[in-house]
Parts: sequence; C-alpha cells; structure tokens
Amino acid sequence: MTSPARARRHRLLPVTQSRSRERRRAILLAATRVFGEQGVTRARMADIARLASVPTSSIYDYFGSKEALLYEVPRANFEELYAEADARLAGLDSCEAQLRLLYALTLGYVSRNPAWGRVFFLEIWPSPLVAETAVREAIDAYALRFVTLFKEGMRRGEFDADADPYLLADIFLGAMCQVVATWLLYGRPRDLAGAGGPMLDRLLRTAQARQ
Amino acid sequence: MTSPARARRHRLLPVTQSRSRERRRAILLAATRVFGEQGVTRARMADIARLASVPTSSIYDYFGSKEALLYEVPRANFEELYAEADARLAGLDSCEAQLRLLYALTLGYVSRNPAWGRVFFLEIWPSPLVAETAVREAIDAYALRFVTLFKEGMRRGEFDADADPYLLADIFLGAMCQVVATWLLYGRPRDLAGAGGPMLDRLLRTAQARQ
DNA sequence: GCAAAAGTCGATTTTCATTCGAATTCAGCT
DNA sequence: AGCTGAATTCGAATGAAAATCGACTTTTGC
Repeated sequence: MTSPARARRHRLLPVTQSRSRERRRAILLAATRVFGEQGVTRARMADIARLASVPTSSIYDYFGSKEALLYEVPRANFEELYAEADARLAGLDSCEAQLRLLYALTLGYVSRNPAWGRVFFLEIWPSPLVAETAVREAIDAYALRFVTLFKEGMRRGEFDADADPYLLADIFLGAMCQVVATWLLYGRPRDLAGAGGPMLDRLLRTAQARQ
Repeated sequence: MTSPARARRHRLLPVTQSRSRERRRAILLAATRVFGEQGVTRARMADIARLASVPTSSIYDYFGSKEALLYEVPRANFEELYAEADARLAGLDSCEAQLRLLYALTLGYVSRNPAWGRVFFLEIWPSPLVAETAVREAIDAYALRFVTLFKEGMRRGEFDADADPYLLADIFLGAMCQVVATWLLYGRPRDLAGAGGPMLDRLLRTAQARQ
C-alpha cells in the first residue's frame, strides 16, 4: 500500500453502464482470489488486473486504492450471507436454534467460499485498520446479532440470566473465528460446516444456567 | 513488502558491539510501536527508522526485510512470557489452575504491552504468511500447551473424557484472542487482565463433564 | 445525429522497500 | 601508541509496485 491515508484521487466512476458493472464485479472477484491466495501484502494490483482481464489502471476507475479494494471484498459477500440468514432466522422460535443456524450458515458459507474466508477472517477481521473503515460496521452488526440473541435468550429464560451477553458473544465469535482460521490454515477439521454442531453443543454449556 | 520471498541481501551484521546491540533493540522497539499503530501494510520502514533515530538503510543491517522485522517482534516477548509461565506452571497441581494461570499471564502481559499485543494478536497470529515462518512454531507451541493441558485434565478425570481436546483448545484460544482483539480495538472490557477470571468460569463449563 | 457524460487504458509519476559500497569506528595485537 | 582487519554506519542508487493523468472512445439523453 503505497499511500497511507492519503487524499483521494481524481474521482471514481459513477458506474451506470452495465459493462462497467460487470467489470467492477470481475475485479472484485479477482481481488478476492488473489488476496486470498497471496495475502494482501504479496498480492499485486497487476495480478488482480490480469485475472480480471482489465488493465491495471482500470482498477482505479472503480476503487480508490488497494486498501479500499480490500475492504470492498467482504461487503458483497456479507450482504449475501445476511440475506439468507434473515430469511431463515425469522422462522425459528428458540434462540438456541437461531444460534445454530447462524453458525451453520456462516461456516457453510466459508467452506463454499474459502478465498473469501481467507480475506475476511485472516486479513480483515483482526487488523488494526478495520477500526477506521466501513467494514467495521458490517463486523459490528454481525457481532451485535450474537449479543442480541443472548440477551433475548436470557430474557426468555433460555439462557443463564446472570451471564454477560457481551462475554458470551466474545466466546462464541472467538471460537468460531479460531475454528475457521484453523481450517483455512491447516485444513482441520476436515469438514468445517459439519464441525459447527458439536462445537455448539460444547459452547452452549457456557450460556446455560447450571441445573 | 516490495519483494516477495526474494533472495538474501549481502549479510546481516554480527552485532558484537554494544552500541550496535542497543540500536537493534531501538529498531525492534520502534517497529513494535509503528506496526502496532499503523498496521503492517501502512507502516513505513522510514517511520520505524525515524522513531528509532537511525537512517532507514540501517534497519537492513540488522533485519533482512520488513517481513523479517515483523516476525522478530514476537520472539523476544514470547520468550519472556514463556519463561515466566514455565517457572510458575510447574508448581501447580490441577489443570484448571494451570489454565487460569496461563490466561492470567497472557492477558496480563498484553495489557502491560499493548503495542506488542497489537502486532502479535492482530497482525501475526492470523496471517496466512506466517505459515512459512518460525513464528508459526511459537504459536503452535503455545496452542499445543492448551491441547496438552486438556488431554492431561481428561486423563485425570478433571475434565470430560468425551471431549475433543483440539476443539476445547480452539474454544479457549479463540475466546482469548477475541477478547484481546476487542480490548485492543475498542478498549472493552476496561480491565483486560481482570476479565480472565470470569471468562474462564464460563469457559470451563465446556470442558467439565455434566453432573 | 449531437453534445455531454461515462468509461477506457497506455504512459508517466510517485512512493517505498531494498541494495550498494565507500567511509568510519572499534577490538585485539604488538 | 600504532596497525590491521573486522564491524558498523549511512547517503546515494535501484527497482518494483502503487497510483495518477489525460487523451481517446463509447454510451446516453435529448
């Protein structure tokens, strides 16, 4: 990343034409793969451009910088994931069931889109940079779902009323990230999507009141 | 990082003289701060050099590359942390007590060295680049401690014999990372070191057999 | 069918990590 | 003290990659 938080370039394209939209999409897709495979620092804008079949300079017609491009990657995928989640979570009554579904959807999504998973879980989620970015909102919104779910579950008596919902959210989110990272880096467990169930069986013990 | 895994430069200094040793230390200290504050991609070798009051080129007298410099950051601290842990863990009998101490030491260390925590927990721990480095071994060794502790605890009947020690390790490590990251990025919880206890109270439920 | 807006991309500039090597300082020896 | 080679320092290149520019082409709205 050559320019720190430097000013803006001339101007991004309005992107009103359909060819243009496709190009933008192609760049984003290529970026996901290249960032995921090489890691951000090793990824070259020229590689991304080649994979998307556009000249390097065209990337800057759509994205302000390499960093901005990186942060656009999760946006689209997150929206896709959310759309599915929202549609299906509504039909569930217990918080535990919702928690299980959210886990299953997320892990399933990552195992189907490992390149995205790499970019998001290994490069973006932690990074100190996130704090200043728009991505932060997406992450916060995701985390908030867990907090809300725990609060609701506590209200209903489904979970331990004495627990700190933020702590529970940290535990559930942290464990999930760790499993995803382990899967991405070491291929363990073999079946990421299937690992969600047993994992939640254990995790839920932290949330339930002792009998 | 301009050159990927490119070849070696001429040669690193032997560093036998004391002024030299101090310089090296100053660079490492500056690197910890700059990497932690800016994130690796935004951090400039020139920034580090300025903070350490040496010319940029001098950094390369001690460290092979920006990446190599990054990976040196955790080394010294990790050794320090380990030394303390080893000395004190030996005296404990129960696995639970050992787990608590390990948590307390780690969280305490991070809260006393937040700049180091940023570099290590936000930049290095997840990064895919690390896969090839010696740092990976340090991380794996740290993770292995947890696995071993759980296996031992299961053998002794202290923990649920039916649990998967790797899953438990993922849960405990993941939750710890998440809390550290949240503290570093958002300043929550206020008292990181103090958060370890309540957190383990919850987490231990995942490891214990149901009564 | 025409002006303005949108979009394209090769050439160029800028930024930064990294290298080089001549000049300087130090340690051990006599 | 003076000598010699090793250790160290750092300003000046180098080269790779990010980012910019602006002339040119295509599309849109009228």
